[in-house]
Parts: sequence; structure tokens; C-alpha cells
Amino acid sequence: MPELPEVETIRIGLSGLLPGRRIADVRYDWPKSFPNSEEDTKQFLVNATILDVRRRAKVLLIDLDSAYTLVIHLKMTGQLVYVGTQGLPVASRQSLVRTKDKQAASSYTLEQRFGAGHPNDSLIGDLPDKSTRVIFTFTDASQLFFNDQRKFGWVRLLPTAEVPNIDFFKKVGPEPLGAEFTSSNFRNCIRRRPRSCIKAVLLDQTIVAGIGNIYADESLWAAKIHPTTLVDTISTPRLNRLYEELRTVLLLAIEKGGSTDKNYVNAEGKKGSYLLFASVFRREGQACPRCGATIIKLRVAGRGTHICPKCQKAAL
DNA sequence: CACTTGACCTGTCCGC
DNA sequence: TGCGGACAGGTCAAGT
Repeated sequence: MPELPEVETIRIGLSGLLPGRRIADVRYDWPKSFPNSEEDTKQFLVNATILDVRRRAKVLLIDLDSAYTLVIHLKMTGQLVYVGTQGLPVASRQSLVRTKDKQAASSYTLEQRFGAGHPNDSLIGDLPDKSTRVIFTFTDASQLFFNDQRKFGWVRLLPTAEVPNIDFFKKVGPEPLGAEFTSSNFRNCIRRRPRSCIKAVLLDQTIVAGIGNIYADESLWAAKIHPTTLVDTISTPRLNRLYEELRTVLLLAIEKGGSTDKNYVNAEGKKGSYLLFASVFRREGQACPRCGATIIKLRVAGRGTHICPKCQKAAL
């Protein structure tokens, strides 16, 4: 679930918490979550000090003074939560999703679950918990937890100089919020797949970086484009509109701290509130905020896809 | 070459 | 109430 806005929110949080801290110890219970040799870990991670926290696409990069970098992909259910020596704030220890009373949890409405008045409520109880895969302990006894319920994510330790050479970074497309990324760049990227449907192209990380299911649906709704529309039938003005809407949606999502559907939390274990502002994502059966028609859910490019059938008939 | 499907995993929810 | 299966969706690998 973490897409560009969620990973960026975590980056912002961690960049105020981690630089300057020295790693004293690393533990993990699932090797695929931490596929690094004992030797590298001992030599380049333990006793290293964190210099910087960066992001490229949906990947977080934590640079160390050992000239190595922690390359972290959260995939669908990954979390990176920092806990200081005082622990998480007491008020944030309550947990709705992790409650043992499953009936109560499932009866919450969207607004109750995400807290219209408290969009930053915590989703995290005491750590480590059963989803914790990697624990970094710093010399001041504070800790960074990598949690990942579904075990798809990973934390790789690589020489900083080699990070741009890994397969993913060699193939990944441009940053959609980059200052130099223009509407004409966007059109050229998208039109590399003229006979594909627009949603599949938006989700393809080699075309444009960082877009996932939530922001693909939201930006296509905003630009009034049906997700199955073939790229070469979309006009230049309509692609320009999609470029503008996509950037607007991503920026708003960062401002709201990302989208918390089930698992996502920021560096302090708190939820993002963007879904309260979403127009179509996870809103099937509700009214389209623009025309009032009922939002429906389809399957496009193998993904659950939410549209307004009245607003998104085609792209002209 | 382009597109689709399956694998990687666990937790939740639905229908029988 | 229990159980099997569908579903969630980021990315890579394999298949069509």
C-alpha cells in the first residue's frame, strides 16, 4: 500500500529522527526481510552513524557514514516506526485495528476507523509485535522497527555508490513531483505504451515512479478518464489534465500524511488521513462528489479499480 | 515485444 | 460456529 506519498511521509518523519544516531545492534527473525550477510552487517551497519534519509520512487534510502545505504521497500504492509527512549506517546498506544475484539473492529465506520477529528491517531501498540521483522537499536537505546505483516518487504544493505545500479533503479521512471518533470515529459513517458490501458501504464514503475492503486484511481477520476482507455486514444489536452491532477493528488496526499487503509503508519506509528478526502478509492456504493452518480468497483489490470461511471466514460 | 498470470505472504471477510 | 476460498495489491518471474 505505501505509494509515493506514504513513503515520502515516512521519509520526512525519519529525516527528523534518525540522522546523527549510531546503530548499536540489529536483529531480525525473517531472513527474507533482511537478506544481508553477517559480515556486511557487522562491518558496515553496526556502529555506523546515519547521515541522511532519502526516497526514490517507493523506496527509502538510509545513508550511513560507512559508505553503505539501507535500501528499504515496504511493499504492501511494511512499516518503519521509530520509538524514542520514552516510547510512543501514551495517548497513541490505543489500537483499533489490533484490538482483540474483532467484532468491534469490523463494526467501525470509515470515519470512526480513521478518526475524522483525529486523523493522526496511532495504529501501533507496544513494539515489537508479531509483525516485527527487523529491529535496529541505537546507542541511545531508541529503536527503529521494520514491521511487515505479509513479509513482502525487505531491508537491503548496499554500498551507497551501487544503489543507482540495482535493477530497479536502472529501470524506474522519473519522479512525478520532480521540479524538472513537465507535462510534455509526462506525455512522452505515457505514450511509450500507446496500446495499453491508461491505468496499467500509470501503475508501471518504469514509466513514471511512485504511483500505486490509490493514486491511479484518484487521478483518473479527477481527470475524468476511464481506466481502460487506450493511451493512444487520449488527446494531448486530456493527458495534460491528467498530469496536473496527478501532481495535485500526490501533493494533497503528502499534506494529509498519506492514506491509511489498514496498515500504513508514519515514522511515529500514526495514521494518514488522505482517504477522508479521497473521491472514489474504497468508496464503491457512495455518491460521486462531482456528479452524484454511484461509484462502482471494477477490475482493471488485475487490480480493484474505483470509478464514477458517469464522469469517466472515456477520454476526449 | 506486450500483456497476463502466478508467486511471494498473512489477515480479514464472505458464503455455505 | 467453522471452514474454505476470495481478496487485498507492489514487484518480479514465467508463461501466452
